Amino acid sequence: MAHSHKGHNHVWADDLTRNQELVLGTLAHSAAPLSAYDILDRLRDDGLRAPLQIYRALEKLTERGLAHRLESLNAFVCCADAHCHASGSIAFAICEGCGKVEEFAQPEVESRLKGWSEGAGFVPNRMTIELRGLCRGCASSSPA
Amino acid sequence: MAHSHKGHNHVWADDLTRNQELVLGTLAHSAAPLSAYDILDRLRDDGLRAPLQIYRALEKLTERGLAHRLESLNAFVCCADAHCHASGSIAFAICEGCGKVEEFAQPEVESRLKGWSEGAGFVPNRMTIELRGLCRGCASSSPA
DNA sequence: AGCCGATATGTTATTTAGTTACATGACCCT
DNA sequence: AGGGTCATGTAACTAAATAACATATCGGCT
Repeated sequence: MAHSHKGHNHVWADDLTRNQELVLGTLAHSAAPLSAYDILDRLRDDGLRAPLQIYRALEKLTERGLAHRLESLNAFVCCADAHCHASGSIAFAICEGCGKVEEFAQPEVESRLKGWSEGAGFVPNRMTIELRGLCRGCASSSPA
Repeated sequence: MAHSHKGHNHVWADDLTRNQELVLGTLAHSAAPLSAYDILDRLRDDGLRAPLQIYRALEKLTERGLAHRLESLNAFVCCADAHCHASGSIAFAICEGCGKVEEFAQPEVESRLKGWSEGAGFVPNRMTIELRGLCRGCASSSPA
């Protein structure tokens, strides 16, 4: 019965396993990032019981760029931009008020960092760029 | 007997508490980043017993820019550059081979990200920039 | 000196995050 | 049928971070 998701209608890659699809679906329906345990809690009714099941799915999903890990939050988001697999690195703006995350590409930033790397003899294979702060809405409502 | 470090000879700020000084000293003597628990292990002989003691010291140290947290590693480093408190944000290049971390400023990158923020109405208060990869030495020895 | 508020400490227990180890099942290929 | 590979399931565990509560210490004030 495995791989029984043949009949589904999602836009994502079509060769996800059941667990991967469940995890990605959960992320997709959430406005804010979710920790692995958050995800697990929401998938108990679907038969998932152990953290490892979530982590394994997340590993595959992030490898493929369908989900991203927010390092400063120990949490995950669904990739917002279908094209982000093509573009290189991505930056995130994380609102500490409402929890929402915006994903944006900054090619200039990326090339600057690559430039520094070349000069330093550093061979990068992953870059993390995360801004913490307040989104427009939260900044205007809590002036501080 | 508290604050008995008056007679010490460190260059750091001179108003650190005993625990803060112990933690910062531990970080300063380590070539690679240390997790809070790593630090704790190295300070048992000095009487520290609980994680919270370490986390509390780290909080103050990072607030003051004397130490930095590496989000993608859940670990901490001593600030390498005495001037980094003056400059704004800092970027890190983390070698996945030997574990060493290089700290570097990239004003251009910072201003680009600030530029994006303005356009998006996002008010940043912290930025995390971390590269993972191989340093010059490790890249040349493990060609892969 | 004595009091007081703010800050630093110490200790225990608990929550949250992530991994190791091992057994099972499905799929594909020959 | 046999064997390789990959996804799954489960339990036990290590690692990271915080909550709650009690005690001390410092700085200033009168």
